Amino acid sequence: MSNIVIASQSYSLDYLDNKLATLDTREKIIYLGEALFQQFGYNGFSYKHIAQKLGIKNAAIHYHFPSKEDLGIAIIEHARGKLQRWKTKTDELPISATEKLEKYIDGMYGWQIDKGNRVCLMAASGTDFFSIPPTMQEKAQSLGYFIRNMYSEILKEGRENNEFYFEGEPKHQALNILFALQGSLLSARLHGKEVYQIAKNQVFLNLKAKK
Amino acid sequence: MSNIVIASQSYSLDYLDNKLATLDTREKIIYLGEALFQQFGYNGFSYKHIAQKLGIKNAAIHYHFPSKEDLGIAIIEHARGKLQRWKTKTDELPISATEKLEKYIDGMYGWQIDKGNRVCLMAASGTDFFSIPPTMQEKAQSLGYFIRNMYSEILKEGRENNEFYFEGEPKHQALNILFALQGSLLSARLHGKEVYQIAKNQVFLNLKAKK
DNA sequence: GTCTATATGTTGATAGAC
DNA sequence: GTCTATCAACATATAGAC
Repeated sequence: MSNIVIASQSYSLDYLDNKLATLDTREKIIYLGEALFQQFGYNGFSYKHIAQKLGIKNAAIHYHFPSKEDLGIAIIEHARGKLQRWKTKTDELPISATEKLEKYIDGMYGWQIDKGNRVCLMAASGTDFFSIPPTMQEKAQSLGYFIRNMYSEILKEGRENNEFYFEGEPKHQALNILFALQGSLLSARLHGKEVYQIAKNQVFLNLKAKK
Repeated sequence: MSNIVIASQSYSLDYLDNKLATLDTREKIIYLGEALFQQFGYNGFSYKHIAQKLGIKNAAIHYHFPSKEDLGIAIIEHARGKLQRWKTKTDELPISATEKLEKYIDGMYGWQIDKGNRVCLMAASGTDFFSIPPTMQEKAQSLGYFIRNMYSEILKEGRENNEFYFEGEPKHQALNILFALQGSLLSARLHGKEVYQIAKNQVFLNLKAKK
């Protein structure tokens, strides 16, 4: 499947091909749409890009998703479902809070770095918040609250365990950590992938007891 | 000057009017362009929006900035110049590292929150990185390095003074802090302005000695 | 479910008059 | 320096044939 061109620059999305091959058209559109949303923003990709990559026509996409808003909602809902299922599975593992936090971070942020410098959907939605329809805004807010709770819980658990040391409320430290990771994905585009590792490392350093 | 409409929603940019009134056309375009870039992203605003707000025609903007790329570069260069002058002035003040860090943060991030939930230019450039021309990418990278150094220095100074306590290198902690603040501006759109205050507060808590 | 064809609006951009 | 007029390219979207 061919490269796509955005802002006069050509991008290979070959890393998606293996997964795409296993999906039906509707799922393909969501999966690819999610990648494009995270890489180029909601205003940065079009039905034409999806059509080219999938080797179908514009109209076929409109059959599955009459408007771009429908697709946008489907993308966020799909991401949320995936995250929820993944969280449930991860929470069943018999591991420490520290290990679980690292799993959360690697699974939600580290992966994005490896694949084409994506930004997480919550950050992408924040960036484009004023350019997306209100229905999408609500879905994004709700996804955001889910993620915030996820990190609040693990920080609370870890502090009660004496694994983590930090001042302030767990839900506030959770925001601090989430924001740092989101910001690192943005900056990884300007300054390279290392900044993600630095940010992640610093998150854990800041959770350690100080001498 | 009238509202502008983006994604079927109407936004008042009245808060810019006082400042705009003091500028000539070329400066007006840059100043308004900067605001639009930070609020709607590079793909999210057009010459039409600028023309409407300023009460001039599309072609007048092209006279000053033949291509959107020219405007984009001017916006980032202007922001950089403003930041550099502001930093020089701020650094002359006889204040502690803690106070200076707070001045940096309020001046660079707090202000954006009050005005229309803007995102800082570095974050906006990160988000749109793959949709902006290479010339703009370079300007954005350079601005990013300037900001990173700015925060590295103050953290280094503060730790040597025994005002700040943190693990790891100052330049790494600087990234962590910058990312947290940038991320908070994104999330402030989804979840309200309070998250900025929370993030800022948590930054200072994490710099305190732990009992 | 996918196609061709087409409608309608917007975008960045230019030519030439004033 | 700003205007009118106009452009080609692209966007989202629909009608109707296969």
